[in-house]
Amino acid sequence: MELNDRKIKILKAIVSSYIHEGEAIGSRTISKKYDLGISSATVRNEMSDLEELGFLAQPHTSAGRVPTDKAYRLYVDKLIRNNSKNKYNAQIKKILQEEIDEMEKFIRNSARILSQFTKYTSFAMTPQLKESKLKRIQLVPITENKLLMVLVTENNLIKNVILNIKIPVPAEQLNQISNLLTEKLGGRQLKSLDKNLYNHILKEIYSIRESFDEKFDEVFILLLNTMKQYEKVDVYYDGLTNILNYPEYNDTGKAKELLSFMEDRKAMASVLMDETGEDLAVSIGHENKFDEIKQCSVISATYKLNGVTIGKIGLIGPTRMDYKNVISMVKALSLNVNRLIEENYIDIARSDTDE
Amino acid sequence: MELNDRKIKILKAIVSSYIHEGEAIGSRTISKKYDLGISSATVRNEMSDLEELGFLAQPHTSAGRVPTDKAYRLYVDKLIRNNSKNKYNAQIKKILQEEIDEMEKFIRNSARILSQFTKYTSFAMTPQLKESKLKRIQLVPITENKLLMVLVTENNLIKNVILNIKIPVPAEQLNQISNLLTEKLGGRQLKSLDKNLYNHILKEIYSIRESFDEKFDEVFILLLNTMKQYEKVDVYYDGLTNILNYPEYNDTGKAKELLSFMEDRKAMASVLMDETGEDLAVSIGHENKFDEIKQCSVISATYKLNGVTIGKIGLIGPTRMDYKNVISMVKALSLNVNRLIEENYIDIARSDTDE
DNA sequence: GCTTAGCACTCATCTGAATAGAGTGCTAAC
DNA sequence: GTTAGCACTCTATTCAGATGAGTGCTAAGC
Repeated sequence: MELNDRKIKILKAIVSSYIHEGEAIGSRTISKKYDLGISSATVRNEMSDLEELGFLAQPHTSAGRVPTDKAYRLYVDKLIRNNSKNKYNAQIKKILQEEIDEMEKFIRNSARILSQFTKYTSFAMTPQLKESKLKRIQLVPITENKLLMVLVTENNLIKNVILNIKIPVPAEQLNQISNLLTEKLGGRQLKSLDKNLYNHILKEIYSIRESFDEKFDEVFILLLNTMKQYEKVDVYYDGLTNILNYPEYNDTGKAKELLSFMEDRKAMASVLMDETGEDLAVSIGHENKFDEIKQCSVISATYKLNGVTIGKIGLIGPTRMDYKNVISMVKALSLNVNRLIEENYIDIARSDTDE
Repeated sequence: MELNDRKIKILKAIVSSYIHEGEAIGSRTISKKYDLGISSATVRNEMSDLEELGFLAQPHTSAGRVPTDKAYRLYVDKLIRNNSKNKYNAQIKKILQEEIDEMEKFIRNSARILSQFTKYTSFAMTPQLKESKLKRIQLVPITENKLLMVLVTENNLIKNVILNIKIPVPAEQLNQISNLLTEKLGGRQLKSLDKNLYNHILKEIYSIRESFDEKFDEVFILLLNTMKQYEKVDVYYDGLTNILNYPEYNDTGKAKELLSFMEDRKAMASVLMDETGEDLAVSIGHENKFDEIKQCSVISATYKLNGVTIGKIGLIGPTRMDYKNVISMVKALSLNVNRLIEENYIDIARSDTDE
């Protein structure tokens, strides 16, 4: 059996109707409301075929039909090709610019926009250091035995790491060490700090030993080890309660299942990390990895710096989702986010560091 | 009418039963299950009195009785006086010590413990700078026009603030400014930075102008202004979905109302800030400020440093809450949290700063 | 005077049957 | 290939009646 033009038209009508009404749809409604010029009986025959092909399902015999994940997939694939202009573009841009100084806040602000405009739950995976180049390392004394290491990357990500040290280091020396580490590691990616580079840097430090006390060796090793291992993936949400507005989650049990899943940020991070490298990814229902979200769709877009993906941002909601609106929204947002990152976070000159 | 001993016994039985069963309770049940040696008819008469006194309410004529907020208040006031030992004390201490390095993480970890042990939703108000004394100010270059100001307080709180500056400042000068600010502001509370101190410091900076370029005046003013204004209150939650386990929130509408309220961290912060200075506060139902939580109880404990309250941690749940268990848990936790703060965050010597 | 047995009364909840209505599948005619 | 017609299926709604938990009141008992 072939998926001819008429079948596609009918399927599209069913998907569109179900997305907006939330109720199984019958042949008569299709024939009356959508101007296809065929009777309900004909629609009935076609629907029967579409069910056989796996695009439709019946909750029970007298309940009309409901699209399957396969139908949504077809619908979405046709949508993604469209490059419709989003009417909220100017508004998005304006709100984004209100919080541009620090990238993590900027990304969280983007997530807030997404949930507010779409009425679904939005998420953002925080910017990842691994791919970014270091620009500045600054050590700040906290107590005799505690150090704060502030890492600033070329894309202006800032990370704080607390370190416990056995031997106190005077503040003056900490500045020297900060400068030295900045000099040696500046312009390098954190992930490039492999065994070779690690040994190389240690050797260099030892070779200019005159300026450092020998007892600081421990500190250097600790700093380098920490940097090598340090990488924390985190996921933020906004509009968590939005899902409670959809009839799919009128049942508290279902709502709890999804909300609990999201509260476990590690699981969600793993979902996002698993995805292919596509700039816009749509994962529908059973296509998702975890059972808890096999009745959800996840729309996610990447954000990049210098062509390298450093995080993701997107939406999660029931498979019966307003894909058209949502995809256009995510596209518009990610376009703006990426543009603003390029404009604000590329390090034009490194003249302000003191190597 | 007087609240005699027998009335109190009956009331306690009703509250306790309702807390654990979640259903309105009748005179016969009280007379049978609780060994009071009186018939259901007598209980009935007493219950009628208790209703008149405002301690009990009837959902409808044939439904038994339910405690009012006033009854919970009486029940809780008697409980708070008890100083029962908590059986999880050792376990709490162990888990707390796993994340002791940085105070904000430490506090979030405490909140996690609370929600996991009690099965209610826990919250934590992050440590407040205002009352804390500054120990160290470190400026870190980010771009030509952006500075990172890292504030470290004597209780080892760390805050990052991004500043936009018009004139680039070389890294070497930033270190000098950092040291100068640390010297001038170290040991002072952020809130003490009033107009007098502000002018005094500016004057001192001008008087040693020889070491700074005149063009940095703008930077000093910006730094001082930012510090003066900078204070961000934030509230974290853990176990948000726990409330969905209680029949009170089987209705999605109610669940959404509460969850949405909590998602608005500012409102929750204002609830916690309003409280009296008690170390353990219990706010029951209508005693709460906002309508959205007038069917909830909020149990909160302070955590302090050097006798000064720097934040709060606690639980929120339906007024039908297991107060006995919960209060003992919050007490045990806050005891441990405060002890660990004293042990780990008091700055024994300030020898590591370089004034 | 307090306590208690007894009883009528109230009211939410549960049960089952009847009904309505939405939608399908099949057949026969066009 | 399309469509009108109709029997059939299944869910959702409604309503009456039964159930039972619990109260309030009264009168008798200690």
